[in-house]
Amino acid sequence: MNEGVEWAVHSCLNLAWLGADRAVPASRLAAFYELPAAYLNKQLQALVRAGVLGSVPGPKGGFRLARPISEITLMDVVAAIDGEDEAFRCTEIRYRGGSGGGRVPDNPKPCTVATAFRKAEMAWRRELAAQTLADIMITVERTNPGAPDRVRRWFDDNR
Amino acid sequence: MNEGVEWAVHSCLNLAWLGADRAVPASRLAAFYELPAAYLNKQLQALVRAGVLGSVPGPKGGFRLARPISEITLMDVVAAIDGEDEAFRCTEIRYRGGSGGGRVPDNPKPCTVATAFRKAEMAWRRELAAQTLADIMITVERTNPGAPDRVRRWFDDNR
DNA sequence: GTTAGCGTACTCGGATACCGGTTGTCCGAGTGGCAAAGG
DNA sequence: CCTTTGCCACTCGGACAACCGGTATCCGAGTACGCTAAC
Repeated sequence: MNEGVEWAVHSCLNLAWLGADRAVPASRLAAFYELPAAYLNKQLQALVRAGVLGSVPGPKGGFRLARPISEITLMDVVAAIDGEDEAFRCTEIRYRGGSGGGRVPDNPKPCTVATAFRKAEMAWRRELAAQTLADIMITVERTNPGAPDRVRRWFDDNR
Repeated sequence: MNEGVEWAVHSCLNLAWLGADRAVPASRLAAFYELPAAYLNKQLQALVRAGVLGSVPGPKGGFRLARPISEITLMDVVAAIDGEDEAFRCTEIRYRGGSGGGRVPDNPKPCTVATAFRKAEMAWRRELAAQTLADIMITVERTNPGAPDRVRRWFDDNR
């Protein structure tokens, strides 16, 4: 999986703690974790294209959440950055070579192997779609109560 | 996911239909699907290292199933070829930069983000581990009854 | 006719190149804010 | 003092390079079979 997914999730959480109306430039979000700013910017652009974030150009600009944090799932973030296509892609080798004689039958049945992998991947997607960033926020605030304030203070000091 | 996983699963099914005691060289398995023989050989080697297949050197040699097909899961094949490590790897960026001051606390709590992704990945692995190659074989034999005989005939003719 | 020895052909196994994609960087278009000048 | 105007600094956005892992290939070690030749 793309490494940018991790950065994106953490950055979205920070944006949530800083308030949904406040635009934060990519350079600040990157500095908070010592990440390459230009590359994080690239990932955030993908989130904008997916409708997860909104962007404001110019001075005092930056990125902000495009919708409530409770309506953003991990699946949304993964799909935006890592792409929509599934991990196992069936190339239909069963119709190549000696097996099918290189000819696809008239009413092709779905590939059983692909179906088996699809079932597993659907379970993965379902779990990702079931967890919102709000869920993660709540868990963090319970296990590490000081974190949100520390984030706010850092971004206020380095405004 | 590695493309060799697809090749490996189909090849294991063919080995099962040809009989567990018959060793088939990689070149024959590859020719059946018009795959690059040397590269498929590499994947089969990984299955041997994982204990899924056994190999016989020399003439009349080749690969064979190392254990009953009902005891080989999709998870085994994926782990052998694609590796054991999980897709989302947490790099602990929460301890870098402004957040934790670059210092890891004494009793570090598990990263909530990583836990969330791990939960989804565990669901994926569970589904893969729940499906054996025997299950897939049975489904294929029901939806495409002629396939096993066609496989046996082709491999017998091109022995 | 039998048997020991040798050569050959075939297999796996690992070491070695090649290439597409993720990772990383850079510069241009656009915009808001500030300062200075004029009324 | 207030308004207008021009400049500047800062932002996103997409185009451009670099590195790495998957993809693909090749050659060497080892073994079983078959042929030959000697007994």
